Amino acid sequence: MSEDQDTGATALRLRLRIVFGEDAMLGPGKADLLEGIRETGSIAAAGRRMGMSYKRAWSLVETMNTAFHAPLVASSRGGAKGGGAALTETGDTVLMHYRKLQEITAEAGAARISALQALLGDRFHGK
Amino acid sequence: MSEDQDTGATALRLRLRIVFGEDAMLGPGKADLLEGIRETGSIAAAGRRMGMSYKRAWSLVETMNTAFHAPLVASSRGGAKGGGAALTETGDTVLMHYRKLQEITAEAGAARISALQALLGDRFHGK
DNA sequence: CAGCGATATGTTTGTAGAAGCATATCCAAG
DNA sequence: CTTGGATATGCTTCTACAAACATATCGCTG
Repeated sequence: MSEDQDTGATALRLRLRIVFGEDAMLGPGKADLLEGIRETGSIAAAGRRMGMSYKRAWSLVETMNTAFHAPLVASSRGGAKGGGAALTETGDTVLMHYRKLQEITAEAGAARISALQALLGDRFHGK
Repeated sequence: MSEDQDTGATALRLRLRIVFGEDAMLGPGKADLLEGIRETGSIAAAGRRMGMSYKRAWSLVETMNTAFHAPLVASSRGGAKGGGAALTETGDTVLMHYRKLQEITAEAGAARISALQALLGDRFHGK
């Protein structure tokens, strides 16, 4: 109910993950989390929205913050509304690049993707 | 020896996974396995080479074989050398498309990737 | 200055999936 | 008709990782 992205043409999604180092990487999960933080202004709220615990959301944020040369998320405790979080300029830039990368690769690989789709079993066409 | 993609400029790898359906997908692992089977002529040997149990290798193959409308790997038991496995034409095609997709996306996204790399922490540059 | 709401972390509990072990099956060759 | 090497598959044991639970801290506000 909450995920009908079927554009009518492509049932295959291309999920890309940028790997830098042994266990450091940026994938769809972290990207969505960043976006959630930007929209909700809170790590907790963004996490809830994605159905993950605050702890997990926070640990992802921490990983990202230390992986880049500057934090992607700036957070504050206390205050009027208890606290909050927002994307830094770096965070905004990183997210933007990731989204653009998605667009670009999806477009550049469209031909190959539909070629692969033609080889898929029937249950992946009508689905 | 068989995979020096380091062009001297990009330390970031782009790992792409094609998702079709709830839990069906094709990523780097399965692609490498296919390639291993093609080169060794054996599921077991290909698995060993990647440091995975035969069981795991076989289950990945089974998943792929059922996901597409035709098997990607043809296997035979018994015989002179005990048995063996080889890529079908479909398997060959799928692998080829995946590899090409890697090339294409890497090329198309090169600019974004290096932009992201510039934002990474120091320990990911010298690595 | 007490209370609220969110960040920040440690500790424990649960569980899905991998790893490991064990076997059965197949067929050409010798 | 036994042996050998590889496929095929069930069952049990581990374990890494997520989830859940529990606090501590912070600082504006009323």
